[in-house]
Amino acid sequence: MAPDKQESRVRVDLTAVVISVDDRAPHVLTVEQEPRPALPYGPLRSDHRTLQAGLRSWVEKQTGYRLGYVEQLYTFGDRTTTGAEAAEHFAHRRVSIAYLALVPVPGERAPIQGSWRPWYDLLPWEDRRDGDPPALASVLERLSDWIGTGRNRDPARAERVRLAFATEGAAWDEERALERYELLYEAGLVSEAAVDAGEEPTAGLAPVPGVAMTSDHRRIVATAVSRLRAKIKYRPVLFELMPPAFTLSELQRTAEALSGVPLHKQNFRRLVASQGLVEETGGVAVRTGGRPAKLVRFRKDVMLERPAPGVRLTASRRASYP
Amino acid sequence: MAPDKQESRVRVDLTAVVISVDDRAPHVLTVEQEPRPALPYGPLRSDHRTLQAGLRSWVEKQTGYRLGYVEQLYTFGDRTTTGAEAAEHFAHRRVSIAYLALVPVPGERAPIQGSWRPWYDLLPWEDRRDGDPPALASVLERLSDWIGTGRNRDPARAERVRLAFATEGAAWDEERALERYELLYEAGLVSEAAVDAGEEPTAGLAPVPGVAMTSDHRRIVATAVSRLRAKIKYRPVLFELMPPAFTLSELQRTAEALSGVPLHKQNFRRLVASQGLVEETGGVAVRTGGRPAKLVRFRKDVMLERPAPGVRLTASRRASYP
DNA sequence: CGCTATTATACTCTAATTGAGCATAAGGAC
DNA sequence: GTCCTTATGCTCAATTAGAGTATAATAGCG
Repeated sequence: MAPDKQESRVRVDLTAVVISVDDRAPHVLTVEQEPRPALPYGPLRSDHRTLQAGLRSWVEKQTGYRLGYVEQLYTFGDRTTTGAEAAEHFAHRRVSIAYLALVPVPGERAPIQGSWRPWYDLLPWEDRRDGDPPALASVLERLSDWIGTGRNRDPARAERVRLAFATEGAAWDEERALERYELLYEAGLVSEAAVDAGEEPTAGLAPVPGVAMTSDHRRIVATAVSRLRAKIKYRPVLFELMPPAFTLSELQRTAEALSGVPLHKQNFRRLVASQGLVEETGGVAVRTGGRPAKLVRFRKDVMLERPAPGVRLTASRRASYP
Repeated sequence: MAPDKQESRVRVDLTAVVISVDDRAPHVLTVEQEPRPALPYGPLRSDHRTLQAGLRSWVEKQTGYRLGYVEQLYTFGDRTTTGAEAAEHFAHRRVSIAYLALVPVPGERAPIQGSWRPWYDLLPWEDRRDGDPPALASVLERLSDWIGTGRNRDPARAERVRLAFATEGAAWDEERALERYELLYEAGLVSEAAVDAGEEPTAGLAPVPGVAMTSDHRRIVATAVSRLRAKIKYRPVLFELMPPAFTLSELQRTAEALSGVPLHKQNFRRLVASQGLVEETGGVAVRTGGRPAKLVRFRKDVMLERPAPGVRLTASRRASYP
C-alpha cells in the first residue's frame, strides 16, 4: 500500500523534444545518460512561473540552448511498472509533461551538453524519402512473424500492420509515426518493451533497427514526429526551423526531412507562393550547384491573413532527388 | 520561500470536459459548486492505474456517468495567482490535466449528480448557426472599447479582434474558439479575469454575456470546443455522440451543433457517402415532419480504410434551417 | 569558348474536389 | 386530392491538386 494517503502528491517532470533540421536530416537534442540516450528533462519546481518557463529553464541549464518555439505535446503518467516492482513504485509515480520545441539550424554552434541526434537513427523506418529504407524491410519481416502464419495468423494484427505500415496497397501516412512505434512496442520489437517488462534488454526478441532511449523517451519522440508532421500542414511552424533567409529548395528539403517523404518540387513552390508564405529578400544564393536561387524570408503577415497557413504537402510518387 | 525544497511534489488534478449533443444543442457536464459551476475533477490518486482511468473513476463517482471516448486535451499548470497571494500558493501549486470525453445523447438518463449545461450558455458568441447571435454583437461592441478610438486606438488589438472574430471581411474560423475566449479574458471582459486578478467578480468592466465558471474551467471548455471542432474534420469522432442508428440529418445537426456554423445539406451527404462513413440499417425514421429518412449506422470499417476519415465541413453561406 | 551537368523557375494540362443550386420523392396535415 | 415539409438524387461551374514539359541561369570542363 502507498505510504501516505492515496491522494498523494506526485513528482512532475518536464521533458523536451527539441528539434532542428540540418539540410537533409532532422535532429533531436539528447543528453547522454547511461546506458541509453535521454531527452532533456527535469522536475517542475515551485519557482517555475509557468510550465513552459520551467521547461525552458531545464533545457537551457542542461544543454545551453535557449528555446524559441515551444508547444505542449502530451502528458504521460501511466504506471508502466508491473508485478513486484509495482508496489515499490506505487508511492512515487511520475507524471511527465512533454513539450515540442523548434530551433533554427544551429550551424556550428554545438550544444554545451548533449548532442544532436538524427531522428531517423531513432526511428529509421520513418524515412521514405529515397523509397523504402532497409530498416523498413527488416521491420516488416519481424512484424510478419508477429502476425503469424497459417492457423496462427492473427487477422487483427495483420490489419493493423497493413494500415500503419502501408503494406498491401495501403497508402503510407507519414503522420502515423506514433502508431507505428506503438505497434512495434506492443509486438515487443523495440528494446524498451523488454525493459519495461522487467527483462534484460537482450531478452526476448531481437529488436528492430533503431537506437533505443531511456524510459519512454523514444515514444515521446515518436509523438513529436507525428505532431510535427501534421502541424506543418496547417501552421507555418516550418519557418521556426529556417534561418532568416533561405531558398525555396532549402525550405522544401526541410519539409521533406520532417515528413520523410519526397515532395513534388513545382507544386511545392506553387503552394508556398499561392499561400503567400514567403517574400523575396532580393538576394540570391550561390553555390547551389546550378542556377542560383532567390533568397526568401518568411512573411509574418500570413498569420494575420490566412486561417491555416501551412505546407499542405502531398508526397510525390517519385523521389524528388533521384 | 517555499516551505519544502523547490523540487516539490505537486497535486495533480484530472479534469473532464464531457460532451453530449441533444439534437440542436451541445452540452457540457457540470457539477454545481458555489458560487459558480465547475467541471468534474479530482486529484490523481496513487491507486489510479492510468491517468485516463483516474479520470473515468472521478467522473463516474461524481456524476454517475461511465465514459466512452476519452482523449487528453491539455495540461494546465501556470500559477495564476499574483502579488500577495502568490507566496501562499507557492507551495501548493496545482497541475491539472484536462480530458475531453464524448458520450452519446443521454436521452432521459440524467446524471446522478451535476447537470448538462448547453455550451453556448457558456460561450454564446460561438453559435453562428442562425447568423450572428445577439451575444456576438455585444461582444464586438465591448471589444471596440478595448481597441480604443482615435489616438488611443491600438492597431495590434484591432487586428487580433478582426482575425479572431471575423470582423471587416475576415472569414469566421470556428476552430478559433479558444483564441476568442483568451482574447476576451485578456480584455477583461469575462468575469474570470477579474477574479484571477484578485478583484470581486463585479469589479472592473461588466462582463460580456455568458455563464462564468470556477477557476479556469471555462477556458478548458473553450479548449475542448476548439479541439472538437477541429477533430471532427479528420476523425470520425462525431459518431461517438450519436445513438446506434440515426439519420443523416441528425448527423448533420450534430456536426452543426458542435461547429456552430450551418452546413450545406446536399454536400454534407455527399461527403459522408463518399467517405463511406455510414451504411444503411434498413430502417426508416418517421416523425421527421416530411419524407421519412433512412436510418444509418456508423461503418467501423472506415477506420481501417481511410487515413483520416471525418466530416470536412465548410460552412454554407446561408443557414440550412431558414 | 561552347558544351554539359545541375539546379531554379515558369507554365500547361488533366483529373479531382468543392461550393452551390435545381429537381424530384415521399411522407403528414388538411 | 393540395400544400407543406423533409429527404434524396443529380448537375454545373469554379477551384485545387497531381503530374509533367519547357526554359533559364549558373559552374565545370574540354
